[in-house]
Amino acid sequence: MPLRSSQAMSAESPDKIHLPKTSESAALQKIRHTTSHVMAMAVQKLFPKVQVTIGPWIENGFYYDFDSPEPFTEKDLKAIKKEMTKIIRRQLPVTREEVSRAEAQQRIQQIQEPYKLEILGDIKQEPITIYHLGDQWWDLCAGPHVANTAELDPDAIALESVAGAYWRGDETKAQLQRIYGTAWESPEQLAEYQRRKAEAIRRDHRKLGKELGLFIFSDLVGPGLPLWTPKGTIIRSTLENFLQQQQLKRGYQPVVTPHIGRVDLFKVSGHWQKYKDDLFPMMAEDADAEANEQGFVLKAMNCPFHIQIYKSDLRSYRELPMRLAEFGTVYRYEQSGELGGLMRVRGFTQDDAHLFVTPEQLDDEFLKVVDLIQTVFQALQLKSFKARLSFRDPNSDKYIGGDEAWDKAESAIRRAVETLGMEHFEGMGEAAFYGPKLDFIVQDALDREWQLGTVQVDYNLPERFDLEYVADDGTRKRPVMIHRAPFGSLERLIGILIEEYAGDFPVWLAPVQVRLLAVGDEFLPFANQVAAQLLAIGARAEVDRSGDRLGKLIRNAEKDKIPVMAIVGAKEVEANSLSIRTRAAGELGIIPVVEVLARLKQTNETHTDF
RNA sequence: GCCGAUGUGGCUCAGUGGUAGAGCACUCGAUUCGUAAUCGAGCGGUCGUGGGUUCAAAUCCCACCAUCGGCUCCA
Repeated sequence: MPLRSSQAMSAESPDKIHLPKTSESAALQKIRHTTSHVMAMAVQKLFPKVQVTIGPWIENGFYYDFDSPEPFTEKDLKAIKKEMTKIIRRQLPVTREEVSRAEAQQRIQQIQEPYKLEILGDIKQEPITIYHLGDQWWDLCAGPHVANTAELDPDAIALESVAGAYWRGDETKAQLQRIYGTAWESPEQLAEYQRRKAEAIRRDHRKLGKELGLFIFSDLVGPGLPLWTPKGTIIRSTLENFLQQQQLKRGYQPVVTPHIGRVDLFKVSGHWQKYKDDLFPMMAEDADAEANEQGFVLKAMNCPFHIQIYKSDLRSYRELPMRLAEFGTVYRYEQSGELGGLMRVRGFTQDDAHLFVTPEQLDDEFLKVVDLIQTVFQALQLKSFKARLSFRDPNSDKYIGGDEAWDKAESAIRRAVETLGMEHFEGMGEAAFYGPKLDFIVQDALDREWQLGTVQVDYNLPERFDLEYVADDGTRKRPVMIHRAPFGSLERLIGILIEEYAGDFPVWLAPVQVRLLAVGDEFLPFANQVAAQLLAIGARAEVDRSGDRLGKLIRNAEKDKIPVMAIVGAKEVEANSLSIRTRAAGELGIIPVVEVLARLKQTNETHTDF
């Protein structure tokens, strides 16, 4: 049997079918809204003891939260889907009814649905709208809905998963059973959605990271603690070197600080009071120390350490801005259920820096940081990010510092995005406890959002640590701090990049840039010699010594996503040249070794294509 | 942390109460080969860990660990 053609292996069917998000399509909003009601009706038919709560549409489908004495299983989903199909086939009219609050209350009491009563309490306006499916099931709902269940296509609906979810998103409240589903206008759309989902799973950094040998996890080391293999480490250090260069150009000064520090340090910063439970447990020398909270903890952030360096001398306004930068590895005891691949880990390295500036320098310095982040994102070809202004929730007491400091910090961030004309949205309650942030958010392959870069304006830690500088008039003044991390964490960034590139790293970041493939073993000495030349100019090259036939060597190099393959045989040896085949462009023909060396050097220096 | 699912050689997976399987990888042998898999043989698993039920457990039960999907959290 012939193997699948290369075309079949690399073919991507063009995205002919447009799949709108729910928020972009009024039709889908109705379909998904009604489908969630149909699902709730089906669930209550099959499980009469189940109580319904809420069931909104979401961007790719819908869900409904149920209070059920028994958790649902995959098997239940099949039965529920079957029942939904029956309901749809009955062609039930979906009718809207407006009732008074008292009437709604009475009807809810009739069917004994306490959650609905709570929901009713939250609805401010009157009349209350109710949507009926036929005459057997209804729910409080703002709508809109399709007019008849016949408008739904059972073959365009799929129930996807079951999950626990807290009532009102509050972990102190009851845990409900959530069923996620998706619904489309046509079976073709559903099929396309499922195809894309399968495609997304193929890009998952956990899968690709394993296949490409970039990082591992070990049960013996512990959950959320990635170990970087030689290949993954090349990516990491290439990214670090790239950023380090950018930062040196911009006047940053590298520093190095310890991985642990006294609890007292974090008491001054306020982190201990705030995040005690999210740190790895304190190391105390004896029971006495333990009882008095005297001990050391693994650092979960670098700022207090950098602050100590700032404070180690009396600073003049002439020294500011002072930009202390460190690839600082921090440890956070994240909840076990939160861990996932490289996106959320317990030990990670921040590309951290703390800028100590005069109040007058703040705006300018903030803009410079944003410029750096944009430069970095551009070099990495990260195009689809969102900028979030993360401000404090005025109704929460989880922040330190006075209103004046917060207002000043928030307005500094506002001024910056306005100056830049940057598209952004506001995230209420997303601020750090010491100050507001400008965050850069990206999506992973499975549409989950993650924060990468961040810039934070902080008037509070300078206060808590009593930071000063001598101003030009000889008086002592308080500096402002900017906390910033363009990558956020190396781990998360690399996770995102793996998915963004689907494992096809640009040549300057690829762990192996060139693999030399010998047509026969007798050409291996030449391949070795060329590899040595490549290594000498800082390119990353290796020789495939497996002795397999060329077809197999190419296949393996493709599977390993090696960007440049250099084939050597008699012709090449004779002309001191290489047959170049790239993953991106296929066969490029025979190129002299000196030219290949020059091109790779260029690629590594300028981060452009080979 | 909570709800649910999953855990079989390095990798991907089959095996539902009766002595552990396949492909790839790896090793060895043959082949000396020009742009996506040469042929053959061999090595390799106390079936996540620990208990229990049973004449007998990868398979059933319990606990723990890890992973996955959500929820909550995220300096």
